[in-house]
Formats: sequence, structure tokens, C-alpha cells
Amino acid sequence: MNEEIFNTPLFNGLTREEIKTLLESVVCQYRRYSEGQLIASAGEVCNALQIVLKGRVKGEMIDFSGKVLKIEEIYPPKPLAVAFLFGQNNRYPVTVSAVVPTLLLVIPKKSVVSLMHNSEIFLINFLNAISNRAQFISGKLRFLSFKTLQGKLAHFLIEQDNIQNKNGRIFLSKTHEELAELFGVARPSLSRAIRKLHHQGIIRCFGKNIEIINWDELKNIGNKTG
Amino acid sequence: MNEEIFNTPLFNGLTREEIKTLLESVVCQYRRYSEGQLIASAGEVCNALQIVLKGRVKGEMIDFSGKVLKIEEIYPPKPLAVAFLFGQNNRYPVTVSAVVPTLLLVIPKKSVVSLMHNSEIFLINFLNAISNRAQFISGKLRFLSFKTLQGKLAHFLIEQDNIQNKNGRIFLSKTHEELAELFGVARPSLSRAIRKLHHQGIIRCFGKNIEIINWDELKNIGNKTG
DNA sequence: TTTTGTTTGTAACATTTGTTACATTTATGG
DNA sequence: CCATAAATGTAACAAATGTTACAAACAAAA
Repeated sequence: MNEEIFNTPLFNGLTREEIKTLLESVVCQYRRYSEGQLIASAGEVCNALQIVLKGRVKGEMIDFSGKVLKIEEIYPPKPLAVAFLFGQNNRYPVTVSAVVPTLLLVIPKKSVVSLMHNSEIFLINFLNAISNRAQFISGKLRFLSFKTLQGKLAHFLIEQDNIQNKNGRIFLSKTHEELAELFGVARPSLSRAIRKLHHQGIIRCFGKNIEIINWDELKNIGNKTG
Repeated sequence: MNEEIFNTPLFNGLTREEIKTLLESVVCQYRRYSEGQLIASAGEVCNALQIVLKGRVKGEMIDFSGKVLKIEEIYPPKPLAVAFLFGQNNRYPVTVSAVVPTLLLVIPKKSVVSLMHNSEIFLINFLNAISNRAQFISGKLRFLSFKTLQGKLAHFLIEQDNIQNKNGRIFLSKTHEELAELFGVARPSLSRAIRKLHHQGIIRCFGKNIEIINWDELKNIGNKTG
């Protein structure tokens, strides 16, 4: 039995013995994939829970015209597409393949239901997993709902201040390039937006450190959402 | 017992008797709200499942500066914030209030867990509800990821054709105003985008009817995502 | 230190979208 | 049928962002 199984958030709060017993009570299997091998195509029905135990897996969105668009990577010991096992349209939204040699634990939908019946802890963990996913996407969506770049930036800075809790002194752990990517804009545009806030006397910049000076104004800018 | 309870998707596949028995086995209550009354504030911990049985409920997002931003309305017999009952950050993302006099069925989180234990059908229904929500948001996110208006429009038209399945003949059930709102752009901008596709010979317009002529080009436009 | 590559600042210009305004068409009620 | 309101087409201009290019600053390695 692979060691990573015991670290999966889905089995959080269960002892090793309990996990073993649970898994022995249902049908499930290991599956190995070689580098680059296809795991599931976008649109394919998702009828099993898959947990990455070794290696790495990526999801790619393929466009109407066949161009590859976006990538999300999943590392052990995380499950894969939890929010697409149930629901009306339970199909993979992306094409999934192994980045490196990968080991998956595959648990058929029926077995997942059995597990939820046999263990309330697993049930709660599974609900948490889906909910976390929904909440994560929901946050992203809210972020994108800010129409202007200034709005996104202001929102981001305020959020970062909440997280870092350094009283208006924020350290950017990402490069401008990465931030621009996150915001969905070009890098020079982000530079401009930062410069503008600086010139307006709302923030002060020292390299990767930013200090918020005028809170009221910053919050007002975050205002314009659409 | 309110009639709408038997129509809730969460009790789909259960007989009236089964639903009655189930609900009598757990703690839950009705709650009435008058017009405009606050049901839950954004940020408040969500520790009960709420089902709208009568009336109407709205969710409003409130901004850093206190301005109201977006509204989503929920009608009977739908549940409220299913994706925020579990998960790490199980707090209401929006402020919820009653639009008209409203009756809610409130089922505490613990009772929900009991229900899932007592009825596999309810369990599956609940999983479906959360998953549907996640899938819905996920789709919206993918939609917003198209950077250009032309891209969004192209994506929308192709999607509509898939849904309506009329071989490239699409009927718009929404006004341009509503579509523009959906796309997050101004109405004249949407008009321009449509006109452009028209002038390029990619689509033909007859009032609310649109016909796709050049599929390849349309798909190529949807290509530009970011 | 020098060298090299990465990150950042900034400018000029192109493109896209927003805003406003108004004419035209299309529904709707009387 | 007319009268009115709503929805749509379109133009002119403003504002925001993308694109490209290059220089300056910084970091890591030789």
C-alpha cells in the first residue's frame, strides 16, 4: 500500500488501520501512467475518483480550434476532479495527462458512495473537498469580476494585506510577470497601473515591497466592479 | 408541511412518505422573513442548509467601500449556498436577504449529515447539488477567460448552437442588453462585435435569429483566450 | 569583478472597449 | 389604428489596455 494514501486530505482524521480497512472493503485499483500518457480526455464521463499518489498530472484545456490553452497541475497526494464525479454534467472539463511517470489510486463512483456510507469522516472530507474547490473557483470569479485593472490591483493589495497582516506593508512573492498573468493582463499594463497608484500617492513602492498609504482611496478604486 | 419541500431537488427520487419520515428524524425548522429582511451577512459562518420554500431571496456582494455590486436571486424550491456549508472557509460569500415575504426550511449542518447517513438518495442529491454549483461556476470562469469580446461572442454562439442544435441557426432568447451584461461589456460594444462578425461574412443576422456561415473562422476567433 | 540573463520601467503607437448621443426599428397597450 | 415605450444600429470621441521595443536595474554565476 502506497504511503501517500495516508496523507490524502480525503482520509484526514482516520488512522492508518481505519484507512486500510475502509479501502479493503471496496473495489478500487492502482493505475500507472508513463510520461505524457493520456489519463482522461475532456468531455469524457468521469466515473471514478482518482488520487495522485506518485508523479504529477496536468489538465489542459483544448480549444474549439484545437489549440492548447491553460494548464493546472496536481501533485500527490491530492485527488483529481472531485467536483466532476457527481453532478449533472459529470465530464472532465479538461484533458488530463501524466507529466512524469505517475501512480493513481482509482476508486469507482460506487465505491466512493460506499466509503461515504462506511465512514462519516470520509464523507465530511469529501464534501469539504468539493466545497473547497467551489469556493476557490468562486473567489477567482469574484476577482475577475473587477473590470478595470486598477480595481483588480486594489482588490489584490487589500487581500494581500489581510493575509500578510503587516499593517499596510505588503511583500510581493511573485514577479510582475506572474502577477500580470494572474490578472490576465500584459505586463506593461500592470506596471502602468502600479505607477498610477504610486503617482496618486495611494501606495509607495520599494522593489517588491509595497506600502499602502491612502486606504480610503484604495478601497474606493476597488469599488468599480461592474 | 409545505408542499414545495417535495419538489426540492435535494429530495428528488424520494416518496412523500420517505421525505416526511426523514425530516421528522432530524432537527430542523421553518423560518419566516419579511420583505427586505436580512437572512445572512457576507462573511458570516454558514452552519445550516437553507431551502427557499416561498418567496424569493437575493444575494448581494458588498464592496470594500460599501457599495452594492451584484445580485443573484434564488426561487423556490431551491437550496441556498450549498457549496458554502462545508469546506475550509464556510462563510457566506454574499449578503443574503429576502426580496419578498419568504419562508425558509433551515436544516443545521449536523442534521444534514444525519440525512445523508439515513438516505443514500439524499446523499447523492446533495453531492449533485454541490457539484452542479461547482460546474456552473467553472463554466462561467472558462467563459470569462476569453479576453476579447469577439472571443466571448464566438464561444457563446458555438455553445448556443450546441444547445439549440439547429445546425447553425441560433435564436437569441435574451436582449442585447442582457447579453452585454452577461459578457460584462457595454451594449454598443456588443453591437459592434456582432456587426463585425456580420461584415466578415462569418454570421448573418435576422433580428434575434443568427445564422453561422463560416464555421472555421468562428472557431478560430474563439481561439484567442489568453 | 565581469558577465550574463532575468526582471522591471517606460515610451510610442495600435487596438479594443466604454460613453454618450441620437436615429431607427420593433414591441406593446390603448 | 395610433401612441408610447423598449430595443437596436450606429457614429464620434474618450479611456483603457495590448504590443513592441529598448534601456535600466538587479541577481546569479563564472
